[in-house]
Parts: sequence; structure tokens; C-alpha cells
Amino acid sequence: MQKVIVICGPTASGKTALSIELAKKINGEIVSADSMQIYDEMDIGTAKVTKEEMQGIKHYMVGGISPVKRYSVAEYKKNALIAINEIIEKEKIPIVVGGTGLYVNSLIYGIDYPEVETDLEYRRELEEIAKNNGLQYLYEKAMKIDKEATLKISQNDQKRILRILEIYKQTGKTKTQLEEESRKNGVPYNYDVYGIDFPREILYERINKRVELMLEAGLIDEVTRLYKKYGKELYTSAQAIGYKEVIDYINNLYTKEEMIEKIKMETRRYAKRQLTWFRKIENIKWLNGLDNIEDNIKAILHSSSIWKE
RNA sequence: GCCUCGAUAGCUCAGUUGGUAGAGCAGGGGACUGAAAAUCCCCGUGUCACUGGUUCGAUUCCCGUUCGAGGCA
Repeated sequence: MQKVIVICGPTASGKTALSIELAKKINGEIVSADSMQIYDEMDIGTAKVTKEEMQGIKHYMVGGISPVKRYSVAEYKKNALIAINEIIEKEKIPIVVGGTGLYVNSLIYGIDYPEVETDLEYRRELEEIAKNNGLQYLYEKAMKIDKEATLKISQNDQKRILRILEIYKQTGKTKTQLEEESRKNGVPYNYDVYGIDFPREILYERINKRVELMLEAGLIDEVTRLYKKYGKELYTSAQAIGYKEVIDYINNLYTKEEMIEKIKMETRRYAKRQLTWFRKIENIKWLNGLDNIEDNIKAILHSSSIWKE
């Protein structure tokens, strides 16, 4: 079965540099799995790869989406698969690189999503009901529709409660049903997953340093430009760490120092959550971020069966 | 130099009418199938500054010491 290499890891763990070196070595091309680097005009704060960094290696799924758009895993999965196939057509090796656990999983577990658009009207309606009648009311409603899925989530998890209701409204099927159907189809490729990790303290130092560098590189200007241009039109993209804090700073919700500390803190927490995703991936092979890139590439080539074929 | 107040979790502080203590924040762990950098769940042992005294028992009361803040000289 066709091999696809996957490199994941928390933010600031050096995924970009490692993946580009690897691509050069094995004639690969890169498919990003990052929910925020997919947006245009958000470069500094998302640590998007630059043209120079790419060194001629083609990247897919980086940019190309307006920051006003509400992108979703379903779209991601569909387009990432197209990219992977395109790379295979060229007889190159696809390397999926990213920090968004949900996106990575959509590929490696071959999750299928029915072709429906998100019904924003209905969502707004439900949000209204949650506000007026309390979330408990919707939780009970979800329980009646799909008990199994509802029992798995918290009574406070508004997003997932709404999702159970939305799915039923749009497809006539329950979330549990759809998940079962999705599992039947199997996975088309042999994904070989690697994770980069660091001792926590060192990772946090790297994160703090990176935030400082982003500020120096003009993060505030970038966000200001974006915010002036689109304002409240920004939705998903405005939830990005570094962006929401700068927007709050622009609106005088806190001082510059508070804003900087907040970005660092939120990024650290994000890294922690990312690790929770990756630890759960069965068969993930961990690389030590402290080792140099050459050694880690050797480790990948050694354990991956690509070159045995 | 004198007086007053303070010293409790990484930080800010609460509390124990004497029976060895708990909040917020930070931190840690986890969940995750169309917003996911989102959203949600769980986790609190620390010489109660140090020395001595009173007491069956002191982090709590008393004496002193050290450090910090304020006031008076």
C-alpha cells in the first residue's frame, strides 16, 4: 500500500525544518495539516512557512483560504486527499505535516464526512435557544436523538451538543450512525506517523522565544491590518492564538505586557493539548527534538519501510 | 533606634475560637468525527519564616530571632 509519512508535534517543535529536509532527501512534497496556516494574510502569527524556507519543496494546504471563510475538517480532508493523490501521481512521496490533531486524524483514520454545508441559520437558532432556555434543554433534546453520543460529552459542551442536533437536522441520521458508517470504509494509505517531542521545559522556552520573535517580526501590524480590513467578518481565523490577544490589545482590553504574556501562556497550553492528541495515536514513533535534524531523518528512514520497497 | 502590621501551595491570598489547612491564578492529566490555535472534563501535602515556651497536642497563644511593608524619630 502507498506510504504516506506524517510528521506531527506541538507548536514550535521544529516540524517545518524537519519536514523540508526530509522532503529534499526522499523526493517528497508537503501537505500541511494546520487549521490556521490554511488562511491567507495570517503569516507571522501562524508561523507559516516562507518561500525561502520551502527551498523549492512544494507545499499544499498552506494559505489559499480567505480569513473570512469558515473552513472545516471536512473540506480539509477532501482537499488534502486530492493533494496526496497529486503527489503520488508525480511519483513523489507525500509528507503530511501539522499540529492540528483533528485534521491529522481525519486522514490517518480515514474519517468520512457526508457532503453537506453547515447550516448556520440553524446553529444560530440553537444558540438562541441555549441562551434563553438554558443549555440543559438542548442537552436533553440531544439525548433523545442520540443517547450514545450525548453520553460521551459534558452537559456544558455546547459545541458538541449543537453538533449532535445539527447532524440530525441536516442528514436525518445520528452522529453515532454516521461515525459507524465512516469506520466501514477503511484507510486508503499506509500512514507512517512520527511525533516530535521535547522536555516540557525546553519546549516552553522555545515557545516563549518564538512569541517574542513574532512580535519583532511585526505580529501587531499583521493583526491590525487584518482587523481593519475585515473586522468582525473574521470568524474562525480570529480564534487563532496571537490574533485574538492582539485584537483585544488593540481594543484596550489589556496592556502590551499582559497581551504578550497571554499569548505565551495560551500557546503553552495549546502545545499541551496537542500532545494529548498525538500521544493517543497508536503506532506513533517519537523523535527527540533535541537530536539534530540529520539524525531524526535517519531515524525516519530507518523505521519507515519506504526505502525497503 | 522605637512602634505597628505582615511572613501559609510556583504566585496572590483565605483560614484554623489550639486537634497539622483551602480558594483563585499558574501548573499537570484527559476527551475530541464538519468552529479544533476551538470546546469541554478531572487533579491541591505545603518544613503554615526560624528558635524556644505554655499545652496531652502549636501553623494557630506567648517570648525572642530573621526578613518585608508602613509610621515615628
